[in-house]
Amino acid sequence: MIPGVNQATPRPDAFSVVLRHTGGVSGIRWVLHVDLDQFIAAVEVLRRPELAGRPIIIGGRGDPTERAVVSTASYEARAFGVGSGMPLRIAARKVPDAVILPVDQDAYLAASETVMATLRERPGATVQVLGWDEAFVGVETENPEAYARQVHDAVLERTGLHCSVGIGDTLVRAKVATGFAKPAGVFRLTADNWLDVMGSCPTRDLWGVGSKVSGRLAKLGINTVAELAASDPVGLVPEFGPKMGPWYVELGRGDGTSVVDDTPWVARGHSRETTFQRDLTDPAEVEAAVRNLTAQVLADVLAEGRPVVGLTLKIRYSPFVTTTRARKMPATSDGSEVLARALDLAAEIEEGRPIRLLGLRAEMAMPDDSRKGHTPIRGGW
DNA sequence: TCTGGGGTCCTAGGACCC
DNA sequence: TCTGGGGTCCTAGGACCC
Repeated sequence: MIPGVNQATPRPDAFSVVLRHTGGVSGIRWVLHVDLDQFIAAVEVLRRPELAGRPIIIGGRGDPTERAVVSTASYEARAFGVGSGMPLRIAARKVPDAVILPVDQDAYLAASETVMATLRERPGATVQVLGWDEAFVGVETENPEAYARQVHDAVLERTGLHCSVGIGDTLVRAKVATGFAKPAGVFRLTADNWLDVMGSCPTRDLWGVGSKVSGRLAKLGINTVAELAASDPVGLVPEFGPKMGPWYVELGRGDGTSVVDDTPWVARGHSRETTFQRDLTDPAEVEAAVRNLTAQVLADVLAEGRPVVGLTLKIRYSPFVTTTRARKMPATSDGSEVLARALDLAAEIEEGRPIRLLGLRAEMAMPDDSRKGHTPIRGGW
């Protein structure tokens, strides 16, 4: 979806190196997290200035009668309770006079590339891109707030877009700090004020803790960030496993790596997913859809010049349930087996059960599974 | 007849992020 | 109210091997 951009999610392996840069002669090493404000909506306003100040909702093909969800809403629309992930139909009902626009990935990618180029031009900056609209910037400076404001001003001058900047002594603290910086501001979170600021917040506010994990933590009597930070890492192993248990305690403390890694991102795999405007129940329709998706994702994978080593079919039923079917491919596969295997998997779908959405994922072999900063694919995939 | 321990690989499923 | 499409990584459990 976003070529060359790491769709990052915090995970133990990515953060397991605990390093604290203690600084050189010219200053202390800081992590800045730069996050564009209402990025997609702001890009749309740039090319249609007359929309400024109006409630804007971007999602799907811009048609609120179709099955689709909100990608981004402007602050004016958010005031009505509209947010990302909400069905477009519902969002349109909440804001009757909203401007509803289709997603234009090419435009957002182009804006994103200009933003990232601007960040890389900042003196001394190491840039780790996290998505279309955010990046970590590592820098050595005595005045991180001044540097952050220079970043904001440079991005604004070059692109017309505002950003917020979180400052931290770890990646996690910088990322969380940005939430307090919005809009268009700067906020610093370090080991010194982390618990003062975050201690009483629910664990759900942490980057990497969602509704499921916060619920399981609550069952263990852990409701706040301070309680998580004070927990025994080993004590969470029975509930969350040997990696995730200790990792959640580290998150609660805001600890982890301070190293901003600008290693170019290499995709582990590719997938295609599509939403049907009406439920499919006919096996022939399912087969046609599988053939279609397979052709698309295969083209993506083979364009990388690497072999297909795995195939996953995601099936979403109505009411909303997701199941997966997976097959390993020979390491030498050039993709010729993919369609046959995808159809095998599709045949396992219970006939007559309505299918709401359908996705295909193809995994690729890694050229070098010891690449710096990245985790080898598990289980030989 | 009853019964190891350790390791890897694979599948299925889950959780989270942008 | 009814849920996108692109990603990453972890875990449990069974199969299999020595």
